[in-house]
Amino acid sequence: MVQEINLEKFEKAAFILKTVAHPMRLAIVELLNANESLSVNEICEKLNSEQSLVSHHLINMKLKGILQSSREGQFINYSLKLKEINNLLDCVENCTCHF
Amino acid sequence: MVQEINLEKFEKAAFILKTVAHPMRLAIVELLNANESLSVNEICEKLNSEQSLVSHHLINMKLKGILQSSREGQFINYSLKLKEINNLLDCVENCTCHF
DNA sequence: TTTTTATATGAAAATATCGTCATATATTTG
DNA sequence: CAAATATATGACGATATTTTCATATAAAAA
Repeated sequence: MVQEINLEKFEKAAFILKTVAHPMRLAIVELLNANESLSVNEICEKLNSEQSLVSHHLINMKLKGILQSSREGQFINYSLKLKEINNLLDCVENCTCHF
Repeated sequence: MVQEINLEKFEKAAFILKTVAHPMRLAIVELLNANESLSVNEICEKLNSEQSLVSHHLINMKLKGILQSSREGQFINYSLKLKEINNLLDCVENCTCHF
């Protein structure tokens, strides 16, 4: 009799991981870890990337509960909402250095 | 003068995360964390999934350095190669419980 | 109020991932 | 050797993700 595993248990975790598992999105998380809050353009400049692409990623992560945003005049400032996501980065770094 | 961030730095991390960011692959990692080593069929049974699909995922993770395998007669036993990957699971769990 | 700046949005193309199926290979057993 | 069991493989369709481009919206400045 085999002890079965319920895949559903892992769907939420995979969801979070998938959201973050992208170079630009990881970079954004790291930026927002170091900076408390940044406007879209500041992020674009630091990442040296197109505004539209950055926006898509920001909105994606916001939608999924990882970031939050607030308007300040013409600017929209993004910040980390799910702070725990940082531990994740450390873990990954820990993993990757064994490659 | 903006301090730029190099996306390449994050490609390796995203690579690892992407590999693991899937319900079945997460489940496999957890199984192999609890079990030291399992044959393909054992994994299939525990996950209640098709052999072919499980094999694809196993080989994928092996290719990317997360798992390793060794033949023992007719069986092929898979085990965790990148043990640090477990911390990742804990981190994610920590993240997901804030949802 | 026109122009400029900052950001979002939506469609479409390019690309990648996932699951399935049929089949191949390797090992063991009869 | 033939059959059975365990695993891998490759192609294909379905689906999802990523990027780009053109454009919309909203606030600020001229």
